Amino acid sequence: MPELPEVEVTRQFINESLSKGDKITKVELRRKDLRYEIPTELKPLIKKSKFITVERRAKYLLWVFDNFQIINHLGMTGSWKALGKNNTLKKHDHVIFTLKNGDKLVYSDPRRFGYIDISKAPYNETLKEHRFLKHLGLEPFDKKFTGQYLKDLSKKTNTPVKTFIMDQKIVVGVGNIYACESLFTAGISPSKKASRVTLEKYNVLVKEIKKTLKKAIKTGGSTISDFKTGDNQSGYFQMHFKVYQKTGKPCEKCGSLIKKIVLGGRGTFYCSKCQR
DNA sequence: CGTATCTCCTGCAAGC
DNA sequence: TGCTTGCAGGAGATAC
Repeated sequence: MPELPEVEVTRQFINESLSKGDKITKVELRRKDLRYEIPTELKPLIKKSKFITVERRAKYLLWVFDNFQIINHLGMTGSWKALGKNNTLKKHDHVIFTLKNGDKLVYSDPRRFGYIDISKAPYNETLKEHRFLKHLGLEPFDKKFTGQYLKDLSKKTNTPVKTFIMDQKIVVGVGNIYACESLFTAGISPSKKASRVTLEKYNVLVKEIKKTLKKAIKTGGSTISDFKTGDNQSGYFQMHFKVYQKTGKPCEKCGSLIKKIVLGGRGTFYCSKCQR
């Protein structure tokens, strides 16, 4: 389940595989849709464009070419991997980019919750105007993402703090895993009303979100189900999970058992003693 | 308007 | 052993 760290690791991998000015010599679509239809213009646009770089906004990969961009969300199970010349394609390999040296970059997505869209607007305009990007909140590493920012926005809402920090209109990139983990290290109960969390606690939470995400990026992301970094290395942040999917296991701080509840339809893991 | 629920999809694990 | 069932969840769409 790609959250910000997994998307960031993927971004770095793609940028290591492609250089500025490169052409993608061949595009193969093995199906015409993922979550949405893949624009038919994708192929001709790639053919006549040069790759510049891949950026990340929230959980989106933005493939920047000299005259358009690809907006690419990995959904739940999407991933990009390198395919050597002799490897065969697998069942859920849907999109294949062939590079000039013959290597292939393959988009694989068993559940097809991911999507690929294109934008021909200038890059900055795409960020501001594209229907998937325009409503996005602050990047967690933005200097403006502070405890005060969360405190101010939380005054208007009735939702639990966990649902609040997973709301992409507030802060982006924090999905279920990193919300659970950050709330644990910040010592905040996931079900506490966002409006009742103090400024002091929000200051701690912001620090913990940044720390958790940074650590996860460093360790290659979390390998749950089949997320792998592009060169087929498993991330190993899952080794560092303190509460996520630890139901019934002892809390590493206090020894009481980790509980699971459902918030906003999502499995939520926490220590009822350490998180208040 | 905010908030909750439904929905897409497949693989896997649990339970009978 | 082999079936059914339920769960995993990002986030847009829909309903209230």
